[in-house]
Formats: sequence, C-alpha cells, structure tokens
Amino acid sequence: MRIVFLGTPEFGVPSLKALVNAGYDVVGVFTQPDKPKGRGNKMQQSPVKECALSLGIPVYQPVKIRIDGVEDLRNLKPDLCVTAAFGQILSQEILDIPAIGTVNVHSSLLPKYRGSAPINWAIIQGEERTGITTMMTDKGLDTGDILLQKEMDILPGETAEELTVRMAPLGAELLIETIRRLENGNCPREKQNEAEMSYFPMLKKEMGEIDWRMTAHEIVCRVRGLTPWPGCYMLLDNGETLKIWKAEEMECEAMAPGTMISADPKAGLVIAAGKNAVRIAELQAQGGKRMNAKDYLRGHPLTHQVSVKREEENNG
RNA sequence: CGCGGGGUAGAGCAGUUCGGUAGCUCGUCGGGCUCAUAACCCGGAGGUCGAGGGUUCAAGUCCCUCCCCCGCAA
Repeated sequence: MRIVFLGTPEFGVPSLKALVNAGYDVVGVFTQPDKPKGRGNKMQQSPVKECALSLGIPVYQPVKIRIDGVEDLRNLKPDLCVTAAFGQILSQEILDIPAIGTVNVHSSLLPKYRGSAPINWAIIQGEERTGITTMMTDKGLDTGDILLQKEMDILPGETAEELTVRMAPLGAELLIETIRRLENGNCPREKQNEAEMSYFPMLKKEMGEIDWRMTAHEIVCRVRGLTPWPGCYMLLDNGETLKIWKAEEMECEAMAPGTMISADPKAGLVIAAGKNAVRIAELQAQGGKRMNAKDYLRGHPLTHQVSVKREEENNG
C-alpha cells in the first residue's frame, strides 16, 4: 500500500516511524516549509522533515498544498494519505486523490476539542481525561467520521509538553491499528455527534497573560496547558514580565486578586487569585533562564506588585 | 550579518560607568543557643571572575577575537 504522510511537529514523528516499521510503503512526506527561527533567524526544518530525511523518504514542502502541492501529491499515486498535525487545510481536490481516503490522527476524543491545539485546550479546561481519535478527514475542520478512539488519563500537574510526549506514541499505535482494520474491512466508522462537539482556536501569545481574578485552579491549568508554548506570564507594575513555568494551587482565605502574599526565598512566591492562591514554583525573567522561584528571589528582591490584568485601565 | 540581555564560589545576584585586597543572600562544613526547629549567634571551607590575546606598575573592570546561555521578533 502506497502511503503519503503529512505532518509537521514532534507529535507526528512516532506515527511516521510506525508506518515505516509496520512495513508500509511511505512514498512521500509533506511538511511545512523550513522557516527562519530563533536567534540569528536560522532556517529550521520541522521534526517530521528531519525524520523523513533520515528514513530516506522524499520530502515535499508546499507553502499551500491545496495550491502548489496538488501535482506532487497526485504523481505519488497514494492509496492512502495520513495526516498528523500537518498544519494546513486540505481541499476537496486533495482529499479526492488517495483511493482509500485520508486518515487523520487527532489528539482529543472527538467531537470534543476540535481545532489545532486539542492537547493544550484539554488541560486548560481542567480535563482529567483525554485520548486519541483516528478519523476519515473530510472538508470540514476535524469533522470527519470517527474510526477508532483510545482514552487516556491526564496526570495531575501534567503539562501540555509532557502529555504530548505520552500521546504521540499512542497516536502511532492507534494509527497502525486503524490502517490494519481498514485493510481488513472491519474498521468501525461513525459520524460525529454534532450536538456534543466543541471547537477551540489556535493558541495565541496573549492567552498566556495571567488574569489574577481567575481562580487559582484555572490559572494553574492555564500554566500547564500553555507550557512550553506560548507560556504564561505575569505583569509586574514596573512593566517587567515574569514567565511562569510551574505553579500550584494553595488554599487561602479570600483577598484581593494579585496580592503578593509572600515573595521571599524562604516562603516562596505566593500570589492571591480570584479564589485561593497560586504558588509559583519555577519562573523565568526576561533575558534570564528558567529557575526555581526561591532561587530567583535570592538575587532579585521582589518589591513590585503584580498587575491584575494589563487592559484593566483601558476598557474600564 | 533581525533586535536585545547575560556568563563572578554548589544556587541566585552585586561589583565593570571612573582599573588598585573578591562581595551579598543562601547552601555546605564545624561549634554554640534551644524541649525543639526551616529560627538565632559564632567560625571555616569553597573563585582559572566563560576562553584566548592585548594595554598597564596593576585588569572581574579598558581594547580585540572566539565560545556558550537566554529574552523578543518571526
């Protein structure tokens, strides 16, 4: 069976490897174009591209596959396309190319958490359970028929980074099982229940700004869900920002959100939220590196208060 | 050559402007106080000041080169 794989970030790598290890003929890999990244704006290739190159598979990097990738895909004559966090929308023209269709590996229990960042959003929303869904891609956004699903727990305190690492191999496993059953003609296939669907948007930098009026639990979930990118940060009233890497909820009597309850190397950094308080365990200053809050406070006495929310004074 | 911050004891930092004995808060080790302690008191160990070169009587500090780390923007 000729398979074309479409994926970009780390999440897709185990699936690509699994296809090859399972003996499928992966005839081509599509991934996002190399982009200038980081200091010095050096060109950087996607994890999926690196993997494909190491496996000796031809790589295609159309800017928009539905425009300048159609010919290449058609020439590969795939029986099946597999997507795993590719990052581009597939047109009907693209979907019509593979004979069997296009299977997508999605990291949520569809129809919940449609969209491009399901792992992050599940954590932000405080879910304790999630899973992998394989589906037949259709023209909508994560709306295709569900093939197989596998549930898993979200561990207490787990970050999106950690959960992604655990989910990717599970996705690979479920992908292989899905293809096997498609080949054998015994793969279940079910329409999504639109009444139960939920959709969440792409992550944005601004989502990481802490609003101390939220409950401590909500803040901690947000920190976990946005780690490592885009990350959460708090604003000091001197204009500096501190990125928060690790935080936990602490019980505490009600007080004004944003109140700095403690900020010394012994007691740690504790700030009042809308309900309870948040103890910041690891943080990172601008230009600095990630460190324990207590270490930070040893060399940086925190005399400034935190701002509850930046836009507060604007929209009144 | 995208913009910027940084590398000083095990950790986090000051000192560099204007060259002149290596400091602070902790940790660690020893001693003391205490019913006791993450508290307090006394004492000790621990530094090629990122690397190399240059200027100088003298360089953490000034000049040149290089390495490494980080933030922003993408």
